[in-house]
Amino acid sequence: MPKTYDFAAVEKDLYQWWWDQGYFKPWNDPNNADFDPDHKPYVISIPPPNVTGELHLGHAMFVSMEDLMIRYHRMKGIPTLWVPGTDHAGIATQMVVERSLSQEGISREELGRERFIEKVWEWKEKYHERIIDQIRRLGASCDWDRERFTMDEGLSHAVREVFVRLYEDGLMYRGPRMVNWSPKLQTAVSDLEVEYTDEAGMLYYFKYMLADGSGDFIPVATTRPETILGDTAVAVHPEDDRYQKYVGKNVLVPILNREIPVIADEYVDREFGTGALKITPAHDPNDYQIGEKHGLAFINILTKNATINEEGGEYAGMDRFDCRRKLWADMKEQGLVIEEKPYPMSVPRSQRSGEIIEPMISTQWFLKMKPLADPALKAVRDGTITIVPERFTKVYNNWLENIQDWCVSRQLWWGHRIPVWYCQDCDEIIASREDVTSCPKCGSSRVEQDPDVLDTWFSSWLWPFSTLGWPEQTPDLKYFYPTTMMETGYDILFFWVARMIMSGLYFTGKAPFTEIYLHGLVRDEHGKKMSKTKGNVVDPLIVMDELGTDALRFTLLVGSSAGNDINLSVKKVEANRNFANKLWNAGRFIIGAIDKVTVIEDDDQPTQETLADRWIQARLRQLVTDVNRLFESFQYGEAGRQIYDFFWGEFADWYLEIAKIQLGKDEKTAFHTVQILTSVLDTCLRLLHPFTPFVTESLWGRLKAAAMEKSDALSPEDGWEDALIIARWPEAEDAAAGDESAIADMLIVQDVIRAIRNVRTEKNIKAGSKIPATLVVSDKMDLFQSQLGMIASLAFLQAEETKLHSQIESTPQDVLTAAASGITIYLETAEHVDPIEERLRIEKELETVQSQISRLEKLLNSPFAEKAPKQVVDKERERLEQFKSTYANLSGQLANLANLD
RNA sequence: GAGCGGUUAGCUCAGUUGGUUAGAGCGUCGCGUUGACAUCGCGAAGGCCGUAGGUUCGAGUCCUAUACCGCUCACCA
Repeated sequence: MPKTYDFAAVEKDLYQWWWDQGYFKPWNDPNNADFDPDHKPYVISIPPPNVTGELHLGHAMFVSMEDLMIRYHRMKGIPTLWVPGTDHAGIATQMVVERSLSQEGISREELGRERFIEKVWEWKEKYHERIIDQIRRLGASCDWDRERFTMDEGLSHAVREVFVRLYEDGLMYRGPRMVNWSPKLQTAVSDLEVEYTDEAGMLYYFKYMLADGSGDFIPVATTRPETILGDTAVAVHPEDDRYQKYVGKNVLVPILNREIPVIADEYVDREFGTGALKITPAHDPNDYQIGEKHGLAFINILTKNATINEEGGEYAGMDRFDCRRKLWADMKEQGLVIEEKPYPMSVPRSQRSGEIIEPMISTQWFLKMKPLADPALKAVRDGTITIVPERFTKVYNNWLENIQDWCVSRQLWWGHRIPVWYCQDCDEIIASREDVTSCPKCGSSRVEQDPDVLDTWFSSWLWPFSTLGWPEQTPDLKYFYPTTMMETGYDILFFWVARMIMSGLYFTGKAPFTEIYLHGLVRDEHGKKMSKTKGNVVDPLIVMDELGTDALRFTLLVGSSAGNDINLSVKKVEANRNFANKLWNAGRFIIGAIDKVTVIEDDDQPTQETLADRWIQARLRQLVTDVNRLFESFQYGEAGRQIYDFFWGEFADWYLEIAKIQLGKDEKTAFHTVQILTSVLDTCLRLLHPFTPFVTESLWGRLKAAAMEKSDALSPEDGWEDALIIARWPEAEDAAAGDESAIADMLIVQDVIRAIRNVRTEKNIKAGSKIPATLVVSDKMDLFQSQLGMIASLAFLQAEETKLHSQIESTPQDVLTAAASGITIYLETAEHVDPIEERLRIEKELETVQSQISRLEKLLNSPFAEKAPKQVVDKERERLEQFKSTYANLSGQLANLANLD
């Protein structure tokens, strides 16, 4: 075995081996002859990554998390399925391909729709394999035979089915509405795809001149002067004394001199700005509503790329922002400008391209959401679906309660083409599952399919069931649906999770999953969002190359808790690489011990377990119980930390060191020690496998081989399974089986050993020099008699020269004194002990002991003694006794030193 | 404007049935290397757990208020 864990040498082969052995596939498969429908499966659908994307830490996070969940349930013996796949990501993918083409000087328009889509498919083929390989590198135990892509034939079929059904049910409608328009991408986007950023803007105050030539004007303010061109009214509050007299009159649109009415509406806030509001129904969502209410004209002033159209008169053809400046300058010239003030505003920007979104009226397909949202609200409210952490339930409810209709059409080429045909002769609109070649109403063959495609999320919202074959009632769908767990980032709770619930309930009548676990965002080591411009991006591929997959996984899993962001630094990953190495070396030691030990078959004498044996096994049982409890409450990070702490801090630091002593004793003790080493390591590897699958599988295989070669007596209760990935998960045993006294005794012993080491370090006594000691152990004589050898070895004492006393009358001369857990320790050094120095040390020690005594006496004299549970009070009483006896011994020693003077 | 989260050691964070001496990793300081591991070991220093109240025998943990930081949603021109 190599001296350090060589992850690069094992990861790839192990992954392939797992797959070849079929471990990633559910052992109970509805497509197989021996299928048993009575086993309830555990199912996760992967959040499909963008097919042309590159692996980032967000992917690493969810893959680690979901793989942990899957491996855990698989080890519990549950038929487990993790369905992988990728998303076509309409806008993102189209942008990437367009950018690449533009480098060759080709635009998508030049190429034409057909050719362009071919190009995108070429990209898809090329990059799909890359992202999938990267996900495999993380150890993802997905069933790759069931991999899906949102534009697969089957999933496309599902999309059409859904669209048509919604159309038939009257939920899908088409019409001109106010949408968020992206002038750069030249498509509508949904509300969720708009991000508002706080930016410094200007508030422009100007005059709306009365049309009657009176010279009166209404002062109005706007942040977007160019929209003046589309104004069709000025609104004032009906009770505003300043402007009441103008209501019903007309005013003149600056420069254009179009007459528009002054209207009264309670929507206007008299306190804000000038108290008068210009109304641009075609370019502002609020104005849109007012426009509808008052029957105002809707004047669209923008083209698709946000230049001013012919409605803008002399400004036609100008860019929206150029127009803003020019128009304002012209107004200034005409004396219509009052003032301009800096004004902080939140600017809507495209999530994808970053440019400013224009609210515009456009004919699009919309989905009525209210009827879908209500059942989705109910499903969470009645507990059919639970969200972890629970607080996101509120966020979920809030969004669904205020849901807006979903604009699902996109003016793109890459995606699912809208399955609607328009008859050019009779204007019939045909939504169809099959391609339409002639109008069913008039028989005309002049039918044209809607040129637009559907929002990407319109396919991914079907993911949990479309990937299992829906709308066909496939065996997979029947058995694996509804799925179990939806694990993803909280940032797509609305985008994806809520929509999946809505579609699942509507189309299958069942919630698509019963549990939602939301993880946080991965940030840099100081909590800053990672971005290329900041240069703080950590590339998971490089991290895996340098430190190993397990180290990265363990860092992400242990560093995170549900719903909270995680700050990741390479230092943390390094620390966990070290942990993997620690595992490896502990394993190496144990395997070596197995090889060397002499097998002692069952004889009649029952094995006498040492304190350490009992202690480590009791602690392991506690650990298993805790880990199970934590797993069941989704506290994976805490579970991982506890295993880490146990393995390193107790098993490796203490038991392994003690085992070295026990291995040197009689053959029977040695063999039993090897049995315990083997079994504790085996259990730890099982517990850790969901976190760090590679190092644990690799090590476990070697452990198993060594143990099997040596003796059946080293096997786990149910024997060695074929692989760790499918090995039995350690279930919590009866709590009554705990050996509490072994744990308590071991604590005392450890405390004493630490106290001795402490003094030795303080006095710079080299580890090599073994020294005699005297221990005053009060009622712990049996314990210390039995553990003296171990203590001497770990604290570098001369065992044969070390004396134990229950009480002591005359303290030894020329010694160093220490105390721990009520035990007083006298160390005899080779050198002369300076009594002055020693007195100071003891006085200091006495001081802390005295403060503890005071604290405990006060506590035990308080209502605590009556009101707290007996067990808790007794524990404190015992402590007080310990401190008291320590105090007595130390002050005796102090008096002794004083006598020397 | 509404909602949510955070505030614990120099840094990054654990601490989920409240139990009386608050933990880890990294960093710092000291000592240590003939076989599990220097990707290591043994020790040390370092915190009035944001602030103010409350509940309780007991609060980092529960409640109320408040400050600061962050996030989400909705947005008044």
